[in-house]
Amino acid sequence: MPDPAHAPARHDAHAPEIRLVQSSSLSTLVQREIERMILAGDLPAGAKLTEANLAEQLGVSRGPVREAFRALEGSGLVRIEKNRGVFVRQISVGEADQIYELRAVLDEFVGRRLADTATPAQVRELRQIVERMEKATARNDVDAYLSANLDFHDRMVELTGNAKLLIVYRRLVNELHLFRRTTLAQGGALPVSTREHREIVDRIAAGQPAPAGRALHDHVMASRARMHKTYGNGRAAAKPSRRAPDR
Amino acid sequence: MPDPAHAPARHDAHAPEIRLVQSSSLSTLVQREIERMILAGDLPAGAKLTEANLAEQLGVSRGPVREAFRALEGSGLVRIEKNRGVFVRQISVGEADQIYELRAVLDEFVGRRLADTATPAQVRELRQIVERMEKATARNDVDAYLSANLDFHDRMVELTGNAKLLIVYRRLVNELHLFRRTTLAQGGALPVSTREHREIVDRIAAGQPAPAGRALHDHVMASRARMHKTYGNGRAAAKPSRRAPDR
DNA sequence: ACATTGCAGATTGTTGACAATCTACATCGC
DNA sequence: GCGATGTAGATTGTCAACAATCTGCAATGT
Repeated sequence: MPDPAHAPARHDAHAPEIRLVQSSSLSTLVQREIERMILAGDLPAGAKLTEANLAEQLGVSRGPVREAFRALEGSGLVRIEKNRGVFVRQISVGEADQIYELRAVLDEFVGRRLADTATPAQVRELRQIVERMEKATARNDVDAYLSANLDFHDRMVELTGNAKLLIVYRRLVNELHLFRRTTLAQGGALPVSTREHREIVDRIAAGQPAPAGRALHDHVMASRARMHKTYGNGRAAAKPSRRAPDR
Repeated sequence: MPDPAHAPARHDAHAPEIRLVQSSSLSTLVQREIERMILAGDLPAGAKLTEANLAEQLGVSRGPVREAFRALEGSGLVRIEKNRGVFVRQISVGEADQIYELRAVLDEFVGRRLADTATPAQVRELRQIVERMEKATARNDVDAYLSANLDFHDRMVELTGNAKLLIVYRRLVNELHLFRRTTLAQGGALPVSTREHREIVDRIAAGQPAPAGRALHDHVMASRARMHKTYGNGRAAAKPSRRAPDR
């Protein structure tokens, strides 16, 4: 057994690199990079991803790129058509509607749970994020606002302690990103949305599960309504579930 | 445009094959086959999947198998360790607990929604599945019961018309399959569970959203409780969310 | 006897080449 | 001029070979 007193600092210093090399195959790296490009908007929705191009651009062979494509298809970011290529997925209004519906259900649970379990320190942390939102709103800095908004919801889900929920939630949020660049930016809805966030934290801090859940549910549904107001015919798309699906 | 009167029958007869060849690359086929083997229990949880073995066994090269692995990792059925191999995932009690919690939330939504939207024909269909369960219970045919149980819940989610919810739900159910062969089989809980199913359908048929949702929620939580009773220390695993997760 | 080191076999990661398929354009016939 | 047909280029699907890494066992030294 090596003496830990001899060179512990070096060991600890290099541990992250070791972990990095151990965990990341080229496929994983490529996957993350493409994911970043898609979510950042570098690769617009519907764009075609050509294996050879990406491979050359990233300095790897086609194999890892293909594997990354398979993984990305699983997370819903790309669509693969055999012998035709892979494309950045396009989310229709109807699909976005379904995702919002799902998010509302999950977020309601998050609110109820946090109202029961959140510690004062956690509430304080959430309030700080809301303050970031308020400052961004005052400056009319949409990017900063969106970033804080993402952090707020992601952090809340994280605080529930349900790792599986976090995975599912993030996937949904990612897919929602594919919907034409954030419906929120339009319409000056920032002040309204910010107020909703503050109320959510208040309910959680007060330890009121049902109101906290309701506030979060309604908050998501308000985003959904904004989307329907901005695009498309609200009614038809808002209730696609009325049609009985076949087996 | 070709005249559809000339050879429509042949065209229609071969259309499925054409679709099959068009949609399915080897990767997809391999993926589905491995998924089937895992869910059927041919590949036990924790088993190591060797690329070369599977490739030879399925008569393909290693490439498609590797791609299938990436996709399967995304759906949570396998775990990939770099330079070590891929393994059928093992679900811990804690993880199963989180999945049950999530399922309860989703199923509650399903119940509420169906109580609002289900047509008489759909209710009839659900009742038929419940009858299958009752017959299986009478014969003490566990396999038939589990199959009907799966159909029941899957069909209900399908009837909500939310395709995204269906995808998420199926993924969760699949992962739950990885948990040591179905906790339900033990303990003679079949009659209890069957009664719960009948009540769920009754609430839906009566158009009572809140009770229907509650019945489904409690039904899932009862399964979760059975799991905790069968395995492990109920308390510690039942409330993993009390511990504040770090960022 | 025990731990450490080195080696051989097996397995995974990556690459480049070949075959099959698709897309777009040019050519041909009407 | 317009549509159909054929062909060339590009792109994807699959495969087999090479390099890197890991695992288990044997040899070695203390």
